[in-house]
Amino acid sequence: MKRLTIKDIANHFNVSISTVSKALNDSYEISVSTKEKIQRFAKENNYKPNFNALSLKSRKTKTIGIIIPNMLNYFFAQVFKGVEKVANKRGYKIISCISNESYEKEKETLEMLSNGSIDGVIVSIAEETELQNNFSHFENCIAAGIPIVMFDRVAERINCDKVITNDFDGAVNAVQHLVKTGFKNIAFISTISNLQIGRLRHQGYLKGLEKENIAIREDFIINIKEDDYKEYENVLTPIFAQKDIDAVITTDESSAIAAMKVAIRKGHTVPDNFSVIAFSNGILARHSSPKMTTVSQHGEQMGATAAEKLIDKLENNNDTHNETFIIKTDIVERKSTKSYMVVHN
Amino acid sequence: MKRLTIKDIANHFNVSISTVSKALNDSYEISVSTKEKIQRFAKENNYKPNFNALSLKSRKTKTIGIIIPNMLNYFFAQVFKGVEKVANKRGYKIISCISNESYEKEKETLEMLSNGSIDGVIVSIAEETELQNNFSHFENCIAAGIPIVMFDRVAERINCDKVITNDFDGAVNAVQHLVKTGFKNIAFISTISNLQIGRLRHQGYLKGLEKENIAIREDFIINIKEDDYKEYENVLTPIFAQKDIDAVITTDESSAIAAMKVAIRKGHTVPDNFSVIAFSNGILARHSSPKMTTVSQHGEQMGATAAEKLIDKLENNNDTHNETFIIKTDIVERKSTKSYMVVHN
DNA sequence: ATGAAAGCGCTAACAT
DNA sequence: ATGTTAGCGCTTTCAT
Repeated sequence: MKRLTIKDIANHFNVSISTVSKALNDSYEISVSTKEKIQRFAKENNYKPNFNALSLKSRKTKTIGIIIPNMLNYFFAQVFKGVEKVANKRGYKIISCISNESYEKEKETLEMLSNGSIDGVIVSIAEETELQNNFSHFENCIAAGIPIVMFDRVAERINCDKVITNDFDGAVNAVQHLVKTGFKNIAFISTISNLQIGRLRHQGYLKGLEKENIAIREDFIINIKEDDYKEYENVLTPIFAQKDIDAVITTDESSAIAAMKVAIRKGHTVPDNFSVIAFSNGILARHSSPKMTTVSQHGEQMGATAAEKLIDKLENNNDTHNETFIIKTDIVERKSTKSYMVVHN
Repeated sequence: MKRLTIKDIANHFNVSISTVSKALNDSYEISVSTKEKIQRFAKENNYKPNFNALSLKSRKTKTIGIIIPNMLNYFFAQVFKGVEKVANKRGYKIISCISNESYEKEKETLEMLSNGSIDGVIVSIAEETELQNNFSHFENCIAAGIPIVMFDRVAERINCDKVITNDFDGAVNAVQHLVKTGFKNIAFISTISNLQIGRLRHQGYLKGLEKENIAIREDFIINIKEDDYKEYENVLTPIFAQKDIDAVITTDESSAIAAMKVAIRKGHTVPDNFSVIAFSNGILARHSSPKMTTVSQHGEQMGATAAEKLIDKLENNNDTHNETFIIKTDIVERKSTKSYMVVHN
């Protein structure tokens, strides 16, 4: 039951532990014959150097932390996948934590991890933290020598690497796509108006309208609380009944589905006289009827980039330079919008 | 930048490191006054005992591993959430790995983790592993003193704690629900016929028919390869065209959605003359039109149970008894089936 | 080519 | 009440 150690191996061959250590590390100091027999024995007996002893000595754990606001969100799951892939490739383990959008949990997690458990951390800021605008726990972490890479939901004023989406441009493009396919009464439905990324998408929406010379209608900007997602349809129904909306851009999938249902129930045909584009690249988009056109965020690539950048920094101590990487969104055309092709015909 | 250690504190107060250690652990051996000043100093300077030193000494890491076949699967994400919640509550960290359904990856992960990184591991077996029927890596792990808890996809012959769903009964109930609401030509669509849980659901389906005195029709049993999920509709269309199927039970959400679409396209009205029940509790079920009735698996509860059981075992070394916990499924009635109520009226 | 010894940060048995 | 020491498993410098 007790795990094999170099001490055991040393005893077995009547050599010193340092000989064993060197032999296992293939040192030139050790004769080929002893290296061979020791390595073979180690292999046969499934020797594995103790992780904690190694980490204690080297002050490196080869593990990174990741703090995610909500694991049931497909986007975050994708990011996680990207991080895992890169971390695995480069020999790192991942300790993962869910903040549940809570400031306290996020803070406690960071403190728990900054005791030598991890070398660095990847984080997307909890909603509560963003609202409270209190980022000192991140500053402490960085000051303690644990590098941070933030993704998607980042804190402007924290000096660290960041991986973000071009939310603003994504919204501009979405508006222009809709206008080019014949829609002008475009509503903007946001479930994240309290988050920075929500504000950016909102601004992009406004900019898109401006570019297309469409007057802004304040009553076309619809903010919904995120947690009454079961209520989206109920919220939207009266609004759609009263207004001559013929297209929507939403900040998430659920509200896009709700909007589509309500529009269809009202008698619209999607995409012929009602179009919808949703931010996100989740599964819902691929399963709705009709399938949904999205502003896709490339979550996996964001995760991979964050991990690459973090590990680069961990393995290159003199790298003190911080960058912000912008992962471009793409409009993935499905069936909830008309395509340019059709229009050009 | 360098982290504060008890040695530093000892130097600062001109006492020995053991005094500091005892003071920080509130030992009765140390005078109240020195305890106070040392504890205050530690707190003010944000002292944190080094994780690796602690683990090396105690041979406990207070971290558990979790190996999941696919993080983009909502069910597994739910399980993860349950594990995280319990682990966090009981002071454990989680190292999470994705096997991507690969035997090699699963095996390597297990080996990587069994070097003292973790105290125990929670795992749902990769598809490839189940097909190869090769579980020696789990046996090695257990033999090395690292307890395993398996969930959902478990290996019968491995002697460890298990947390499973009553797949068989779930399918029986689904059949009976359909029959009671007036459907007799019930097809069974499986995307996981190669997995044990798939076989159990299949058998439950057969048993349900038997109980209801409905003849089995082999051509109503439809097995689809999981990875051509984009093709589900294409696969199903000709089948539905030829046969007088009026209800389906599916092993997953995606194929249920496809079945519903194909049925509707064929002219059926769901649920009036065509019903569907899907295994799973994902987001798709809540967003489809009509919303889908499911055999819900309670992923979060499964994760929580697995974590509780594993940690119980870790903290109670003489607990050598292994159990299998069955988490019951529930039929969650939504709009793709008629309800008993309607029938009884 | 091999070994002795120190040290990573901590705990705990054993002095004093 | 405080200190000394050994040891957790390993690497590495410095003998030999």
